[in-house]
Amino acid sequence: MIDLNLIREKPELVRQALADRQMETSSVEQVLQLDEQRRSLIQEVETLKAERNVVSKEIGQMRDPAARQENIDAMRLVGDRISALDEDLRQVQARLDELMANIPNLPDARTPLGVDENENVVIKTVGEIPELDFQPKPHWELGPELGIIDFEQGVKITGSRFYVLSGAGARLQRALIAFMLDLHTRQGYTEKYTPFMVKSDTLVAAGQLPKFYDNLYKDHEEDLWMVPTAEVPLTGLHMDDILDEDSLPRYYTAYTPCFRREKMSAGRDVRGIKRGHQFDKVEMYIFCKPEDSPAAFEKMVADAEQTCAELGFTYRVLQLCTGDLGFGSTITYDIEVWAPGCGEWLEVSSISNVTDFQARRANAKYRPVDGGRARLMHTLNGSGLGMPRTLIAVLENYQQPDGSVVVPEVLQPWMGGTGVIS
RNA sequence: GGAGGGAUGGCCGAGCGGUCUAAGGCGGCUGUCUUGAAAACAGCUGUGGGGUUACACCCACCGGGGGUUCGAAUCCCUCUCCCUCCGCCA
Repeated sequence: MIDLNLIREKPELVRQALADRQMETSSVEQVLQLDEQRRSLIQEVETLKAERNVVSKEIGQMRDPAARQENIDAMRLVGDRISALDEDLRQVQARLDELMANIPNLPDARTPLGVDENENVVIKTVGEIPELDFQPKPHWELGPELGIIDFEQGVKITGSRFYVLSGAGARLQRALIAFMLDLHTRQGYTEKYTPFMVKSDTLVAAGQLPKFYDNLYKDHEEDLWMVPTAEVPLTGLHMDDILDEDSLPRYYTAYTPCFRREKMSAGRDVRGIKRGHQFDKVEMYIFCKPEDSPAAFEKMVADAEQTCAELGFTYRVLQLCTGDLGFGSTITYDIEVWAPGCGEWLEVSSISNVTDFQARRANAKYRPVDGGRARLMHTLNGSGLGMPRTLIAVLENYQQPDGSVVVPEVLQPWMGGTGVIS
């Protein structure tokens, strides 16, 4: 959520941001109108409440029964009026909240203008697209041939787009998770193990509800939702907190599965493990002071890049344009790794500075050392990295002409001597 | 799942229809005193909203939500969480 005062004071700025994101701008006018209505209602109802408070206090001390009754009758009418106004106010507030919940964050000045993902900008490419002297196989061939990915069993027990990892395949994914958590720990992040289910308040705080209701899995009887990303529980860690300034920044990393109920288009990404309703991810997350978030963003990008580099991947860094930018983000870099088997760049990470957008919703603040008012923190999130695609990249990049896979050096400590999958 | 007990300001803890404008204590901040510190004494102390150039001032908040009442921390309903015991269980 953005600051309502910003819309009040600089509506043209917000209108421009919406236009840059290829969105309707009419909500700005509606917000302004509702806000005015809201404030006029507040003034009216609070004047009445002040009156009732004063008179009620007097009633308590009155001795004359007639005068007392007269005041009670008068206040009963005032009370009825207050109830009616409170109800009006509730409705106006609800409409305002809904509008505000659907206004995205303002893009950073460095985010390039663009209509859609075709106008994202490649910042840099690291490594070369390898020239192989044999025909590389896609992972959906490699995996079953090596007996480490079983698509039939996934479909059998759960359904379309689910798979089972087996033996060295399962172990390889576990190795990747452990490697990433250990690397991020060295980079200064504190590892967190969080619940994989959260209550709706947490999803609201993280900005997933109400907007992404359709993409979430939910318990039918209780207020428990499967996390769509570790970003959700990590944001929730400090909702309604006021942290000490000198305890910032806080760097967190967490492994969680991610559950997403998105509608998959039938013909797209159907092969392999690239896209599914369940996937694993190691996430990085930072809470920091507003003035520190640009530097924190650079750090997080560098940390994700290092993860790719240590795995020996050829990767490129893209900057998302305004038309492709996520709802809460001001600036986002995606990292894509080259997968020679399927012959495409795979998005394995997305790093965003959401400034105070999530913090405002989550009510996540810090107390300055000078003891002044609590201020909203800034938050940043980034994948480090997304699992199935990283697994794809390992299999496809490290495959040998004979169909075996040589596991990268950095992962071997977790592979139990299995340096080669064959 | 069953029975009982709880939830009050940064923390402890009183209050159980009307000066609650939430006692008292601890902690914190400021000041007086002091060469300095401690002690003592005095004052201050949260969040959100409205309002103001800025103040003043006003409203709301005693776990969440709803209700009764002229008036609710206090009474009623409901939910959540914590504690004790029983049952079940990896």
